[in-house]
Order: sequence, then structure tokens, then C-alpha cells
Amino acid sequence: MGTPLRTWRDVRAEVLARIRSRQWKPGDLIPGEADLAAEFGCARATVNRALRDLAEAGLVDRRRRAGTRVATHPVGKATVAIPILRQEIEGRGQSYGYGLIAETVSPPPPDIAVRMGIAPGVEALRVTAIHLADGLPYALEDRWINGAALPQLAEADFSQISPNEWLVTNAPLSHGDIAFSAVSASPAIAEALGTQPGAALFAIDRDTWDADQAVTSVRLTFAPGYRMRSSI
Amino acid sequence: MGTPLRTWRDVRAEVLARIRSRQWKPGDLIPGEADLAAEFGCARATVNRALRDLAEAGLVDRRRRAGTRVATHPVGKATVAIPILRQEIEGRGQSYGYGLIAETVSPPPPDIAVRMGIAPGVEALRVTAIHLADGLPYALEDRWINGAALPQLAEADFSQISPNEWLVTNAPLSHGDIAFSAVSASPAIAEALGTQPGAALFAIDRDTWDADQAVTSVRLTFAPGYRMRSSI
DNA sequence: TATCGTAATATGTCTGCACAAATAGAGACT
DNA sequence: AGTCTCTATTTGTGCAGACATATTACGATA
Repeated sequence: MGTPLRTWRDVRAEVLARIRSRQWKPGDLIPGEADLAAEFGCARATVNRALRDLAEAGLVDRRRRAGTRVATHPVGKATVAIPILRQEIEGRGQSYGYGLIAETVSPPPPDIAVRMGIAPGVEALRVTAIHLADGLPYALEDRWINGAALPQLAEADFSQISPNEWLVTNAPLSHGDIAFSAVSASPAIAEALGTQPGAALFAIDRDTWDADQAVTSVRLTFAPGYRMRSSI
Repeated sequence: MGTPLRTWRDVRAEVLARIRSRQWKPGDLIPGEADLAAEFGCARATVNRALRDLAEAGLVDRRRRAGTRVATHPVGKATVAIPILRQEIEGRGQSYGYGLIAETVSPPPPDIAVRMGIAPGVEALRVTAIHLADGLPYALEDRWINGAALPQLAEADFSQISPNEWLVTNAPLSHGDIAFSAVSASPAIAEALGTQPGAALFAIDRDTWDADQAVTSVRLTFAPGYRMRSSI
């Protein structure tokens, strides 16, 4: 062997090269950490770090006692940056604008109530707002907020700050679900976004929880042409 | 202090708890690794592992010399599993079906040629195929494959295996870009998917590269109602 | 034959130490 | 005031060794 591979990135690169060159093919069992450490001239912990990273990326599967094998379906995992609208817009050098459309208190419709685990008839806060890029409609935010989970909700002034940003700094949040989909613009949404009814729009639905209590459920509907990007 | 926190998961949980309880607020600088290790009664490496994990999740920002601080915009990332259609469909207990629609060789249109770095006029393989779930159209695959990057391409029989699966086991791939968007169904796509022209459809565009050579560029257009899910 | 327990083995992780690399901040200099 | 340099601090990473844990494979047992 040539120069020893000193860093875990070196090791990762070497293993990756062998996988890509098909020296180790999908499904193959690759040598154990100790063997690789000996071959590469580094500590086992270094090999471990490298393989662990490749496993996280989905390129190999690791199991105790069974060893490490090259993934048969290089599981496509992409980490997408969930758009924080202000950042996304300002990051492109455009000016960010925000406008409150409506703020009402009422019992949420059944589908939302079920998703948020709110008892039928119990009221929640609904906030509708528009996000603008260079003055043009960018995304429509339609959000339900569970007041029971947020004592300090009354202090929020959503005519000045978007619910998105307010929640970020005021709500403890533990976990959530996200779904991406394509929806056809309803007349109301089309008008708010300045487009035609029936236009194909990209939508993100997000439910956020704190422990076992739903905090908020939101749908962001983007103006036509929006693309959410990522790389592998 | 109570029982020492022995594992990096314990440490991560404790740090997470302090962030969620707002003992450490967004933007706050948290104690250094050495301090935390002393407080928790574990090695610095253990604290390092825990904080590194939280940093990957986007909950804290870390910089040498500057220390670790709670992220001001907590949730920024979601890892979405890029659908491998057969798995996705069979994983739901549905039967998977596949049909080749067309296979042609021609110069790709300018936008594809540019994206793939193929010289004008040079030919590439175009494969159009349909993926079925329980016999119903699920997604339309429209793919360009750069033969120059794949010597063994001639051996592939896309009437039997989807390009998706063939490429997974035959193409060395290093990196790629993905974009998600909503598109309006063209008449041709609507017919292939058994829906109406103008319907809002979810689309995934993916370009895959091996080193500096484009291997394939694909658009998957899903039947109406498709949702891509993830959680945080 | 089938089932169960047990030992062997590969990965997972902790410890304690050392040095590397980045960089904020102080202080020197112009 | 502005710029530059240096240094102290903090995270990043490597190493060797040990033990923990999951899991397979095999042998003993019913």
C-alpha cells in the first residue's frame, strides 16, 4: 500500500472509490473494521467513523455481527432545506415582504382537528398570511395554532411578524411531520397568489408537536414555478 | 448532580431538554465541551459526539473557537427518502407493475443537453416508462441516459427492468441534484397517467453525475394525489 | 426434526490522551 | 481610526484499549 490513510475522510473516500469502481459490488460484504484499519494503517475508530458516515448516507448497511455490506439500493436520501421564507427570499437578494390577511378564532375543520388532536368544537387560532418576494406573491400561509399549547399566544401581533417567525422563537417544538404535494389552485388561493384558478401549485403541509401536544399545523402554498431543490 | 450521563445519547437528550425548556434559548452560547463533560461526568469525546449529532440535525451551530450556540432557526432540515418506486409501492402492500412506453435515440433538447453537459447534436438514449401500483398508473418516468458514460448500456433490456433499477446496479454515481415541483399535466402526460390535462401533478427532476460526467437526467411525474412525506 | 441455549464475532461506544485547525479578540503598529 | 499579527480558546480528529451489545451460527437437548 501507498501512504497510510490518516483521516476518516480519507478512509471514506477510499471505501467510496472501491464501491464506485465495483471492486465491492452492491450486496457484497466488505472486510471488517479491524481488517480495514490494518490495511489502511489507522485506528479502528477512524474506520468506524468513515463507515458510519457512509451508512448514514445510505451507501452501506451495517449490522452487528453481520458486518458491513454495500447497499443494494443506494437509498436516495436527500436532505432538503425546509424553506424559511424570509431567509430563502433574502438569500436570493430579493426583498422580503409580509402581509396578514386574516386572523380568526374558530373550531378547526375535522381533518385539521383530527391531525392536531383537538377535540371537536374546541377553538383554535387561524392565521392567513401572504409572503412576498420583491413585492410579488411568493407563498400563502394558512396556519392553525393550538392556543392550549401556547400560553403566551395572546401577546403575538401577527400583523407585524409572521406566525412562522414568531413560533420559531416562542414555541418549544419537539417533532413534526412534513408532506410535499401538488395542488390545484382554488379561486381564493389563485387570487391571493395572483394566478389563475386550476394552476398547479407546490404545497408543503407541516404539523408540529411539542411532546404529545399539537402546536401548529400549516400549509404553505407557493406561487407557480416554485422549485424546491436539493443535492446528494 | 444526579446519575452521570454515560452515553452520548443521554448527553444529547439532556442538551435537547435544556434547549426545549428554553434554559438555553435560540442564539445562546452553551458551555464548552470540556465544561459539559465535567458536569455530566463523561469524557469530552462523548459530549462532542452528542453535540456533533445535534449540529447535523441543525439544532445548534458550532464553530471552532466561537463555541456552540443554539440555532436561531431551529428546524431547517428534513431528510426525505427519495422514492425508489418499486420499494415504495411494495412497501405499502400494493403490487408493483412496470411498462416500457418508448425507447429512442436522438439528440436531447437544448435544456436537457445543457443540464447534462452533452454537446449539441450528440445523441443520447431516451426511455419513457410507466410505473403501476395495483395496476393503476402511479408515476411516469421520462429519462435521458448518456451512453458515453455507460459502456454496458447496450446490454440493458428496458422492457424487462426499469431504467431506475438498472442504473442503480450498473451505474457508478457520485452526486446529483434534485428538484421538486408542481406541474400542470400536458395532454400526453395526462393520458399516460389516466387523468385530465391541466391536473396538478407532483414532479421530481433528478440529474445524476459520475465525477464530471452526466449519467442520466430524469423526470418522474406522479399521478394526482401523490404526497412525499418526511418527519423531523 | 425442531427448539433452545450459548459462544463467537462484528459493530457500537466510552475513556483519556494528544495534537491539529480555525478563529475571536487582544494588543501592537501605522 | 484602521490594519496587522499573534495568541488563547474551542472544536475537530486521531489513537489505543476496553467493554457493551446485537446477532449469527452451531451444538446440545427435547
